[in-house]
Amino acid sequence: MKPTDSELEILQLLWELGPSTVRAVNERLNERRDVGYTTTLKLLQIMFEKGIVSRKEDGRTHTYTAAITETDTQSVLLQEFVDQTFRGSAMKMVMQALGNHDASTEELDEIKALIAQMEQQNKL
Amino acid sequence: MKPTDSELEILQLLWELGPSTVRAVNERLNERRDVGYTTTLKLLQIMFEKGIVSRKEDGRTHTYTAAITETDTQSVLLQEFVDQTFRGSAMKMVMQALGNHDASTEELDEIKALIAQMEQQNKL
DNA sequence: ATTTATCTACGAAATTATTCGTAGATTGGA
DNA sequence: TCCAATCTACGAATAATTTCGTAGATAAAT
Repeated sequence: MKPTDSELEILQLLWELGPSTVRAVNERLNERRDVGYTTTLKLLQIMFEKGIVSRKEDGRTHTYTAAITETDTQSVLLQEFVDQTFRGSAMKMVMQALGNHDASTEELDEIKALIAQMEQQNKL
Repeated sequence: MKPTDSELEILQLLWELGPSTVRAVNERLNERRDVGYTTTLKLLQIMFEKGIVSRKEDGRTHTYTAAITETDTQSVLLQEFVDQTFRGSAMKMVMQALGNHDASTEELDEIKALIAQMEQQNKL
């Protein structure tokens, strides 16, 4: 259910690229660091066994697709991260994230809109 | 510099309890799951070697203290987490965290205050 | 004073995650 | 056709982390 670091790195690429061959994934990985082809292959096979990705055969090659959504995964990882690192306080994390980050006016407006919406909900 | 999961779990206790003996830490860990005494001891020794904790001798026992602050650690881990999981977008993470979380009116006010403060800064 | 409990140090087993080599099959040229 | 390139499968080496057993020292208890 929870991808490892390497698995997450591959998922990011699959979410970005859409259905991809091992080669395509491996090439993208190699833009950042050296990774052997069979390493990427093995990872994708393991992820397939775990149900994290699906695959279909195109002739002799396989095309892999993420089987879990980016948002769902982020949600799971976020919950765990907040628990581990901020003792469960999402608020503390949000405050710190905002504090560390130079947000633009547009971004701040976006958050304000979300907050206004949540306040609406609180009233009900 | 970046603590492992087990190390972070222990750091959380040290931040909460302040300077503690191996036994004290181990007892707290065992409230959640079974951990052998020497396991906790070994972890603290490793953390000491890494400089993550300091220690002083009280007779034959050692008292351990976190050598890095909670906020600094959260900051480092947060940055990495955002990169790994949200492709570097702190804003996306904040939005998702707020969306998942049932924030109270007080909490929302707190964020609004922080945002107002940041908007002030943006003007300069 | 002798046994029992508790402490540190240390090495190494166990677990988990990552990496890659090799083999065998299949495709695509030369 | 035959050689080279490319693909999957698989086992196992490597690395990183976690766990614990054992030994030796010291303190506490009987």
